Amino acid sequence: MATNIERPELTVAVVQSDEPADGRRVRGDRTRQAILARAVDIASVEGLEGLSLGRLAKEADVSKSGLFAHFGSKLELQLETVRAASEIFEEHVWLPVADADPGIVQLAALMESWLRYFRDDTFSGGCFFSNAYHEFDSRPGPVRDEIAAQKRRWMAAVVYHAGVAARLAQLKPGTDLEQLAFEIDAAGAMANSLWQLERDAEAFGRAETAIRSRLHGASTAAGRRALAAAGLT
Amino acid sequence: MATNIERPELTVAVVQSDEPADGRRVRGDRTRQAILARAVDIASVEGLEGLSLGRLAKEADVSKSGLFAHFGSKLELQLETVRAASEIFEEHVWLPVADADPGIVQLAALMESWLRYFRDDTFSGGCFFSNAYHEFDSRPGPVRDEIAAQKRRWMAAVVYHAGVAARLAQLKPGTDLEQLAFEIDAAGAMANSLWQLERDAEAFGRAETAIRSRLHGASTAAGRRALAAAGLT
DNA sequence: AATAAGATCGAACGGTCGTGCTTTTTGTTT
DNA sequence: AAACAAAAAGCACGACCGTTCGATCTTATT
Repeated sequence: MATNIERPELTVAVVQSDEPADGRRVRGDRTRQAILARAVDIASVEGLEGLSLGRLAKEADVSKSGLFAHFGSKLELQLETVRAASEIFEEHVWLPVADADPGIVQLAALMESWLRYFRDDTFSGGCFFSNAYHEFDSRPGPVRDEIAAQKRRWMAAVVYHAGVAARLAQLKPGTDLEQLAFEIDAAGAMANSLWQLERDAEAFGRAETAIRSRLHGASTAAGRRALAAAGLT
Repeated sequence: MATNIERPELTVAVVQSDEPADGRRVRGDRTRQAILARAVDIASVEGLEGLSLGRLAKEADVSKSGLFAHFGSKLELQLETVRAASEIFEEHVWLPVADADPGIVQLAALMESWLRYFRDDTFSGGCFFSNAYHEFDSRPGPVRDEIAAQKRRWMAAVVYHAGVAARLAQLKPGTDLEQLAFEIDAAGAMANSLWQLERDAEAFGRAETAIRSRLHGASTAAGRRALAAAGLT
């Protein structure tokens, strides 16, 4: 796999201003948003397959058929739910660090933001995507494709920030960016698992330790200075 | 969390010789085993909640009611399925390294065995437990408890082997065993995720690199010598 | 050969599933 | 106020869900 050096794009800003133009078509969109908000939350607990139209309709205070009319099929509802979850993810993980100092500082800030998003229980059933990855990892189809694409986007973004850091000489020459991304991503994901399964808050400390340790190990003096200046240990 | 230094016990050897004594009660047990074998496989794809009695009955070539009689409730079927999966896990991951040189060598061998178990697609839907952790991490109840217990047993075992290595002076004094276990476990779990979602075989290489790197970083000269002597890089 | 116990089955229960079709309500535009 | 399209509701469908029950078949013990 070649190192991805494209700048990752946020979709949230675009999607948020989706079609509210000239005041038309607002009623339907509002209920649709409300439905999807509940859908994401339910699916984070019950899974995308366990998300049922009947229950969703009840919790969103609409009739089952009215709800159904919005999406046309359960598959489409699932896809829309994944997209809605992506927006929430970007809003909570990406946006807070969008203005951080590019390079290793932004990378470290992103990981911290990610851990905070876990700890804050942004979705009531834990990270929507951690669950979805495992639910659909052996269920071919559009939903799986969408989820896999989301994971690729995430990994690519981590690698991108590492790449910026490398270009800024904040990382030792020859650093394997994909390997670095793999390891810090693994630590974060494991923290989420332990937090969700055991409510083990220590897991976040372990993840932070692991991530810092990887970043410091791969950093140049300039990189370490940048981290220190930003207050990131 | 205090460092667990208890020796982990394998249940597989015990359970395998479960009740075949004196030739009684064999017919029911055989079909029961066959049912559970299918159940584990289906659940690894569809999840424990997605595992339905109707489908399982069809695939196991028994009537739905006949199947049901074996377990009395879906909950009980799920619990038995988790236990059956535990046996398979122990058989494929633990047993192959049961005779390895205690300490860091056995620890490294265990991780390799674990990665091999992933790569071999032991269950058709990927690692049963990776899926189950995330499916039940926000569904309180006996199934979740059983699954969480299984995860604790695994982590405790990894820590145990690290503890043996520490006592043998194969690890640097002051090494945080839990932290070490956290990091190498995270790498393995991430490899499984990427393998399952993207069929990315490189992920295993990344996990091996990460694990070796952690073990070497924490090893004493004696530890590194033991690893080298065992051919584990 | 008779009996008892356990294993398996067939049919059915009340519910819920996802999905259509038809009707009513709602909001906007004339 | 009337007309109109969009949005939501009502209702029904076939399929499958987990579960129950009584009958049948298999096996081991008398």
